[in-house]
Amino acid sequence: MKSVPSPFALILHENGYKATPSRLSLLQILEKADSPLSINHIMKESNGNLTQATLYRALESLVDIGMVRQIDIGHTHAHYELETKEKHHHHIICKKCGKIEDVDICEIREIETIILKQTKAFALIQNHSLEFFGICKTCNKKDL
Amino acid sequence: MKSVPSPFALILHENGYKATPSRLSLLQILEKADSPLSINHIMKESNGNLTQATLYRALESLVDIGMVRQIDIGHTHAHYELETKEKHHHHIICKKCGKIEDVDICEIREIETIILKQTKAFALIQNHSLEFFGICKTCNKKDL
DNA sequence: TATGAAACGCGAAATATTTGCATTTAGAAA
DNA sequence: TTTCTAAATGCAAATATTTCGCGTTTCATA
Repeated sequence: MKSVPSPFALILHENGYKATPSRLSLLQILEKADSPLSINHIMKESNGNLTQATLYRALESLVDIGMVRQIDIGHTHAHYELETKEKHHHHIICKKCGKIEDVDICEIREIETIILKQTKAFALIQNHSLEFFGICKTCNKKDL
Repeated sequence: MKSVPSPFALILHENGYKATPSRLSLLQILEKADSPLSINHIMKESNGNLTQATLYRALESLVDIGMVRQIDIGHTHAHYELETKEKHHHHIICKKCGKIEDVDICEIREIETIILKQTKAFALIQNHSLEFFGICKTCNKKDL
């Protein structure tokens, strides 16, 4: 019984990686998520399909080929999100409750051009991180 | 022998924190640095003036009052930099060799205004992170 | 110069990430 | 299809990073 390779599998192959159950399962989990996930969260979500070491290694390869984006939202551990070229976005994180909202604006590509014109040391820019930290309205009210 | 309180000490006092040797020493180390420093780097630099736990706690308070900025340059540990209001800047990091250069452009404040107009959930933005990842010219040449 | 809250030092605990190695497996080649 | 091998996995242990408890010290105020 042969099945059509998923879009994910195709991209993996194009980049010289095998489309293993671990990677596909990880990608599905990230696909369903509506915010960046932590290692712990992914582990729980995976229902035993993923080992810790495997997960870290899978993430490493996926980040490497740009399918997944590693995000620092101010904790001591990383979060991960599917990188969908179509809707590149960033985040705003509430410092009190951790609430995360997507930020769809991104004028950064233009800034990258300027940076490359100005820098003497850098040849190219591959990606960037941009997160905003503030207070959400709910927490702001509680504070008064 | 009484000495004039340093500018650092003043700011600490204004924010309700004591100007302890640990904090001042940490601030001096960051002041001298020309790029964000890791915990290890600061520890070495401190010549035994700082304990690990103290360093983490000192950083926490300084980040809290905005004197120090915590930066994620893609490692599994944080880096820290003095936050000088005058020359707010970001970084570009080489993915191969780790070289770091300052990026002085920052149009982000304008974007923050737009975000706050658009968001329903957030009340205010306190700060943001923005780092660029790419390849420096030296590494780019080696690759060919 | 006495006092109390804040900060420190120490060491150990808690978290987070990486690694070595024996075993399994995806996918190319036969 | 079956065979083959580099790549990927699982396990368990090693590292690395960050936090915490608690007794002691110190800053800054009065």
